[in-house]
Amino acid sequence: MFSKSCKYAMRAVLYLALNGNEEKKLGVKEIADELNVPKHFLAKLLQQLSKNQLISSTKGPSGGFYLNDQNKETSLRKVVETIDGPEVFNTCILGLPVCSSENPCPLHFKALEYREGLLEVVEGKKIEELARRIKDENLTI
Amino acid sequence: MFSKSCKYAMRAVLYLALNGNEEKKLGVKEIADELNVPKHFLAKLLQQLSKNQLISSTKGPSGGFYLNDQNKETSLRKVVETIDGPEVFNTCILGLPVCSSENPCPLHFKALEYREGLLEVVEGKKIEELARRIKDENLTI
DNA sequence: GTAATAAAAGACAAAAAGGTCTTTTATTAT
DNA sequence: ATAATAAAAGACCTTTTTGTCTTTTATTAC
Ligand code: FES
Ligand code: FES
Repeated sequence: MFSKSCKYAMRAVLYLALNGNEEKKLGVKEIADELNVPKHFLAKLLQQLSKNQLISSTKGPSGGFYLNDQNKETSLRKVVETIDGPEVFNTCILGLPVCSSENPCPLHFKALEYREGLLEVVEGKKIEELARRIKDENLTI
Repeated sequence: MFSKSCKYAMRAVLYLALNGNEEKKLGVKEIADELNVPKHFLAKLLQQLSKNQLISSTKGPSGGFYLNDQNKETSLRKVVETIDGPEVFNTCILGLPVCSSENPCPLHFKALEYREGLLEVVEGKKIEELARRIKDENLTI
């Protein structure tokens, strides 16, 4: 479904929400180690998210990545859209050049429904709320 | 969602259902040209499907690919599973090494629902039925 | 202002996916 | 039998994705 990059990015954002805050910024090393993800590769993803203001960062000693209040309000959907591009949610499931109800493929209408489901998966909750649930229900990231 | 290979394969199977039959076998060239898909690349996909008995083929003059009665009964799900592997339907959406309700990721339960939706998209109808709908409703493949 | 720190940036390398071309094998029509 | 045909098989190339390593830039603590 989503690219590996995208999955790494989503998990990293959740890790930030769970383990860091404006006072306790986290370095790439920690995040990468904890999530078992290639460090330098993750670094680039975080830079990309940072550039797109989905996460925040500061350089230098005691610097690192963190989520500011605005960042916590975003959904994983935005993460997906920044890393994999917004088209992941509206390309034809059969690979036709355009997906439209005017010129639909045989799976189009069913696919629309399923897409709703997928959107809800990544858009249903804010990062903040997800983090709370992860804590409360002891989930894995 | 699905790989390019997989999309090519699904469309090719539908094309076979629509335009060919045991008496009128179709060559790779025709299919590739009509679907705008790289010919030799498609050839390999068709071979793979053939080997897995999702489609049928014969060599030599007036040979080609076609669907026998059994083939028409299958669903696109089998095509997907042959080309992309069965795991596309049960890997963790966050990329965790295992997806299970015992050790779920934060998106797991929502993801299960969406997966149902996806399965229905590719499993809801037999090839045969899909072909009929494509004809009746003048859909694009 | 200097040294240490950590992100940003960029150059490369490896692996996987996607794509092309050629040779071999089976089939069939003559 | 022979020639023509079309799938099967396999060698090879290209692009994209994933991953590594090094250098630069900004920040902060001293
Ligand atoms: S046209 Fe294929 S999913 Fe919309
Ligand atoms: S554990 Fe992540 S989707 Fe099941």
